[in-house]
Amino acid sequence: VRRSPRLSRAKLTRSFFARPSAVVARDLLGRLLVRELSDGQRLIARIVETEAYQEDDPASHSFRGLTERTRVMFGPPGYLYVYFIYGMHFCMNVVTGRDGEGSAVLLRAAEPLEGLPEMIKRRRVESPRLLCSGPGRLCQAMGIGRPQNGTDLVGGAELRVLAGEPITAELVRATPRVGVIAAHDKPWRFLVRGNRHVSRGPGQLTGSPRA
DNA sequence: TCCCCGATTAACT
DNA sequence: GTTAATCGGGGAG
Repeated sequence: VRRSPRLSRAKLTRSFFARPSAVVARDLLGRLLVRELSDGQRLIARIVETEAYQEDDPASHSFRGLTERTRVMFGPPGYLYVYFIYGMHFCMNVVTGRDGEGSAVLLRAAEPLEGLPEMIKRRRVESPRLLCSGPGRLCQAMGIGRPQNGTDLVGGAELRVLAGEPITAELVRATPRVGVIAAHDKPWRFLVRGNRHVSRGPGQLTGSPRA
């Protein structure tokens, strides 16, 4: 990242992810997701929206216990759990907590910083605000799919998370999670207040990619 | 085996 | 605000 010198390029450690999912979700805001494509290109996006999921949580894939699909989610922290949804989209999660515990953080939106042309090509949309503003969009823009399920974000090469710049408390907003039907869902969706790259909210474009 | 529906997105009226 | 697209996970039978 050539831009702001305040953005730390230090890599997050295993212990960063070995904490409760809600803590990690909040702390991931402002961090940098780095994707090294097989052709040598590098894509970077700043995380601006996350959601926490844990084992005793009916909305979590891990709620019904370990299955073939959720195996990674029950494994050690710092690995990527990718799942396929609605027959056409992928969503990526960072595994959290202790090994054997089924908790993770869904990465819902990010602000594109580097590799925009490649993201535009993959998304077939030009507006920067439509590149990574949603879990499915983020995966498509960053080239995340089944092959990336189970990859190591701490010691791996194709995906890393850098320290970037943490978000101060005043700029963090917590809301109920998106798509969780429970009437009183816990405020486990975290976003950067006022950021225009979140998946929903004031000013966020929805619908037509031609916008 | 069958069947329902989802941690979504884009294109409608 | 509403809905089609599209498919696999996992509970029910």
